[in-house]
Amino acid sequence: MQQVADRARVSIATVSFVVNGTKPVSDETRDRILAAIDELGYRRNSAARALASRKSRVIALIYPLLDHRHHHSFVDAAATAAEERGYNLVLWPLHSDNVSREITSLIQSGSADGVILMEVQLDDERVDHLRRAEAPFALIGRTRETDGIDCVDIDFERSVEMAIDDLAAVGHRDFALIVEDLSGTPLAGYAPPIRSEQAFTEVIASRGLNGTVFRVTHDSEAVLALADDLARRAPQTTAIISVHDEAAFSLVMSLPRRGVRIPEDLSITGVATSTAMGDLLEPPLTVYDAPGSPLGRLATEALIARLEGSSAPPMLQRLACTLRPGESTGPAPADRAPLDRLLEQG
Amino acid sequence: MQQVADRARVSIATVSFVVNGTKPVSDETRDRILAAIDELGYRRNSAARALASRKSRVIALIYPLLDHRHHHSFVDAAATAAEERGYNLVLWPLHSDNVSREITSLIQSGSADGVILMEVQLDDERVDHLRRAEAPFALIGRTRETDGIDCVDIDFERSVEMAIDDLAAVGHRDFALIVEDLSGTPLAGYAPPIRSEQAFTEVIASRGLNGTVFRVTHDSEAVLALADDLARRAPQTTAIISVHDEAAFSLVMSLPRRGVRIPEDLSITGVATSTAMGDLLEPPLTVYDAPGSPLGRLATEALIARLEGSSAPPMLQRLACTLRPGESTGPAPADRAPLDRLLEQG
DNA sequence: TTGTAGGCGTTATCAG
DNA sequence: CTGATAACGCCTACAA
Repeated sequence: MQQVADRARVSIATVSFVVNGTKPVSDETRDRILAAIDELGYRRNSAARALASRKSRVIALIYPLLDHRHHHSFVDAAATAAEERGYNLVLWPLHSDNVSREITSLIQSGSADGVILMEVQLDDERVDHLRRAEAPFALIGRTRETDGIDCVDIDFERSVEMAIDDLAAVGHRDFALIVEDLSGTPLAGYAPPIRSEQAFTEVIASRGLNGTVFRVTHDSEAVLALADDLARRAPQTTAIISVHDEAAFSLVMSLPRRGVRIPEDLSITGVATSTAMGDLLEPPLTVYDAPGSPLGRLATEALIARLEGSSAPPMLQRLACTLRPGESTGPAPADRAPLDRLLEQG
Repeated sequence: MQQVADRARVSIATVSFVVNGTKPVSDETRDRILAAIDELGYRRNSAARALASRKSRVIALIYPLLDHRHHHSFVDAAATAAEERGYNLVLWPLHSDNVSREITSLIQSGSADGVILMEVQLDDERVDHLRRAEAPFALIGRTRETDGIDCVDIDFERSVEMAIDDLAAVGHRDFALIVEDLSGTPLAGYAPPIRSEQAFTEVIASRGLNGTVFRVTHDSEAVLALADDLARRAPQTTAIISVHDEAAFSLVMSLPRRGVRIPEDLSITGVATSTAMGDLLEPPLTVYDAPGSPLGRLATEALIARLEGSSAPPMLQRLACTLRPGESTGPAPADRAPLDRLLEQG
């Protein structure tokens, strides 16, 4: 930096001013400095910068991701958004034993200025620790209470509502919702299945429709057993809304082989699903896609704004999923209990 | 740190020695210092540390990941391995316009001590830039020439060989290989399809078997057309080896509906595939799983060793995929041209 | 608009 | 084994 200053015949401070845009500098000196920087290939040292400014310009994304489904779009968008604003995103593996210690030291050591948390549970101890450590943070997802916290979340309520209304509009009246059963797993308080279920129940009631909820674990056995469950517990169902990737997938694949045509006999919509494989199904799955990268970007931008002193009121942004039409949905069938066929087969 | 020193009645230097294990310190002073650290809740400041030691203890993982398939296991393992050794992993979005500049500044600014590169292409400009910038780096994957570079890679040769031999052992003699056609994409020189194809050709020849290669693009149209292609160009095929997730998936799903039973008429094996959905297929897909997290971990550890002064010869580790048996493979059928049926239909 | 100079919190060298 | 102390490279009042 001194070399740059010498070459441009200014002081080291002035170099700093133009490099950071901290203070106004006359055009001609700026040009001289920029030229010198260029000729010397100078890059400011980030450790020194961090030390002097007390800012690491690093955002930590808490790891591990227990649920690996569509999270790389969050991560991706977060990293990009951070980079655009001169920040770096570091992956911060957090082992469950001493969450509190690790979070405290993350902030106190100055390794990161702020934290992004995803896979937030309704009651999440990590949030408490972050608060206590006075660490700036933003959530992708949200806790039960969000007072004073910046959050972005999928609007499950709206997404489920749209899915239901779309199907109701073409005559369906008997719905089933499939959500993941996370009880007993580390993700037990994970909000998506819970909020989806609530939304489903409410919308069904308010529309005067019929609905049954199925909670299905992640393992393939449970998923494969689902079709029979449906037939037993809700054979009149003509429209299925699935917030469970594997389940939607498995149903579209297996039901036609067992005589239940999709969508002639039964309609299926995925909600907040990873869409990747849906196109290869026959028929292609109708899906409400999760707004993964907007969520990652918004959370990052909100956090950075906060880091840079914004005193705006806490953000609570909720983004609905967007429809990607497939061919797994259609008008309600005349046959009012298509799933009965599964039972007849035995 | 000064406070810790005062409280333990030692100099600041001694505190540094115990915190870093840099120099021997008598047990009793060490204990006093540790106690003081604990009582004061002291954490060493990472920026100051980085500045004084000229080491950021940061590893940059180059972004973007163009191919999002099974990379989170790499990333995951890399982040964890780094953390275990006191390093942080930052995601470094790299835009294609000025790769050289960005890599240079990444290193020269001291934001990272080393770099991990994945999705390496046979001739990869990023590698050249890293070399020129004298940045320590390690590859997941490898370039055509790997002189002096630490690499870990999937052993495609061995994996394909195993897949072929397993099937040959149960009577198959007519093989097809399905790889992704990446020409015209940013991943054009991506090694996996290329190496797989080479390996396939060689093994087929050396075993005196018959084999046909199919290069299929990523889009669902191409994938859906594949079955007919197979029937046209290689109707005698009884065993398919697919290094193309969607293709394997699609075939297992669609062929049975068109009268080609799996595995009675035709066997299918996925190689280096993401296994997630394979279990939900009917039949479940037989797969050689990519060793994602060992690769991420090994690369990270090799890089860190290098950063810490190891002068071991460059590592070139190759890990074969491991078999996860499914039910999509079986003995060769008596019918020697099962795919003919597709043509008869169409 | 530009310059001066005192930190920022550690590490590392060199004595003792 | 322990203590002083000079960097490390930059930021930022404060002065000019």
